[in-house]
Formats: sequence, C-alpha cells, structure tokens
Amino acid sequence: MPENMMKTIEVDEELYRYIASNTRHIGESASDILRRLLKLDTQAQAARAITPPPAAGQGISQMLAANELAEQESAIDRFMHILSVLYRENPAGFAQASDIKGRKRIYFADSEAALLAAGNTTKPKAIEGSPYWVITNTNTGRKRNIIAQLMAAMGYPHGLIERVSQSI
Amino acid sequence: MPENMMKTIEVDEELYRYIASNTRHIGESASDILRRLLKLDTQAQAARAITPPPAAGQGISQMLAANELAEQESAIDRFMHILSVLYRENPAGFAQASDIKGRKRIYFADSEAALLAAGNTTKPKAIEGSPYWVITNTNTGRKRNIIAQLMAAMGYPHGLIERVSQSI
DNA sequence: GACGGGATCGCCGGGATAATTA
DNA sequence: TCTAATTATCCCGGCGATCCCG
Repeated sequence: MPENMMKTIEVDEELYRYIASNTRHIGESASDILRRLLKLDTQAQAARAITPPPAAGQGISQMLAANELAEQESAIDRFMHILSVLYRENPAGFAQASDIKGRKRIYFADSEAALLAAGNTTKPKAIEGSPYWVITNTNTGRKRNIIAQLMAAMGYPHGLIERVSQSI
Repeated sequence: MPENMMKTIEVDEELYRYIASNTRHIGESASDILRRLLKLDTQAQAARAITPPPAAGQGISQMLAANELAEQESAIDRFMHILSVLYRENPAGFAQASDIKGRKRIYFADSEAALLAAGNTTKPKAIEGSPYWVITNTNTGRKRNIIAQLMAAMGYPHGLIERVSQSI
C-alpha cells in the first residue's frame, strides 16, 4: 500500500498478464495484487505472528517423508533447507527460538552484518523465504546441534528433532 | 527462460525484499521466483510432468556404434555433436536437465546472451538442431563432466553415460 | 568480441580438524 | 590440569577463465 520506495522489477509477458488478470478493482496496483496472490498482505502476516501454537510437525514431517533432503548435495544445503522449512512452518516460533548462540558467535540474525560482527569468518547465508541469516562455518556436528537447539526451543518433540538433525 | 517481451511492474519495498529473499540461485530472475511462489507452471516443469521415460539409448547408442565421433576433429566438435544427438533424442528431457550449472556459470541457455551474462569468456556455441546454447570454454574434463551430469539428469544408465563421456 | 582449442593454475566453497576457551 | 564445548583456520576437491599453443 505505501507508495513510497517503490521498486521496479521485470516480469515476462505471460506472468504480467497473469497478474493483470487477477485485478480485483479498477486501479489496483501490482503490489496489491501480488500481495493478495502471495497471501502476504500485512494483516495476514500480523495475525500469524500473534498465533501461538505451531501445529508442529506438519512441514518438517512432510519434508522427511518426501525425502526432500536427498536432493541436496551438501550438508550445508540440507542445513539451509531444513531452516527454510522450519521458518515457514512457524515464523513466530522461529523468531523467538532464533536467539540461540555460542560462546562468542550468534547463530541467527536478520542481517549478514550482524553475524559477521560477532565472529570471524562465519560465512553467513540467507535462509530462503525468510528474513533471517545463519552462520555456516561450522562442522556438521554443530549444524546438527543448532538445528536441535532451534527445534527444541520451537517446541518440537524429541523424536522428530532427533530424526531431523540426523538427516543432515 | 525467454527474455523477450519483458514487462516492468512496480512493487513496494517490503514486497520486493520478500521476493528477493526467495531467490534459489544467483542470478535468478524476478519472473522465475514469482512463478515458483505463485506455483505457475514453469515451462521446464510442464515438460517434466508430460515427459514419460526417455526411451533412452537409441540415438546415442547408434551414434557410438556408427563411430560418428571419429569424424570430429576436436573435443569441442565431439562435445557439440553429442549434445545435438541428446537433444534430438529427447527434447523435453534435455530441457529439464539443462539447468545444471557450476559455481558461477550456467552451462545451458536458450540464448547466447544468457550464457555471456553468467561468466567471463564462456565462448557459447549453438547446439545444432536445438534452441539451446552451451558454454565451451572449459577443459576436456569438464566437458565430460557436463555430458555426464546432463545424461544422468535425463535418465540414461551409468554404463552408457560412461562410454559417451569418455568418447569425447 | 573476433583465432580456436583447451590445459593450467588460481580461486572458492565445504567442512574436518586443530586451536582456543570456559 | 583435564575435559568438553566452541571457534575458525586451513586443506581438499571442484570450478572458472586466463593465457599459451597449434
């Protein structure tokens, strides 16, 4: 809705027509249409943020069942994929749980700079579909650890936590 | 993938960041990201869904048997010839397998420009009998590699993949 | 961007292991 | 000091693209 700070993006013609065909009222902006199509409008997001219990288990369980991790080449890829699924399953829970940290390093932040500032060569990466970044320069054991701590703080059951973290 | 007929739309900054955060790989276009988020069929996806099994083995096997590669002077010529045969044997399979890429470069595209944009001095060449272009500035090992990856993604058996890639 | 082919070598990402600190 | 936890250096293998050679 805010017209300040509009950004320009390019879309192919077919996609453009698809967006245009979803106009609900005369003069509706591309932003508004996209927000509706992406189920992203601010109100929905705010509502979700307040929503407490995760109805946990769905997204990650599916992920395990569908064997999505097998597609990923490396431990880092599997780690990143799990985090992306966890975030999307419960953004608010993720937000609260993401303050876990090590002795000097912080593991999650909403900017690359914050992670770089709290350690050397942490190799931060953005978590797809979320505003968060994670540290990446750790051995596989610690990656499992981070996932386990995060999931515990988000309220997942032990068995599931175990299975997910071992699948990295 | 087609870059023709791009349209420009304006989105607010928050939406822009949301779209950007869903990037799957370096250089991915806004169109591609949005298509994924909106669950619109990508052409490659549509192709994959329709494509039955490859009926693999025919064209390339013949090629090997007929010793067609012996006619080619250079590794590049043999590389290009194999790609041409692979495409004609299974265009849809080729289309969906052709998204393999390196750390920075993309290996296949439907335009010379796309390949030039994703690396330096990649020396793209058009694949005969197809709408595709490949990168050519690689050592022979990598050419073998590219063929092997491509054939694997197209569903060819290991033994055949081995024989074809070694014949470069 | 106009010589083409492609080996060689430098660079980078992944992540185990060595170093450090509680 | 000894151990356990955490950090981050550094090695290895893979990729890119410069540059040499025919």
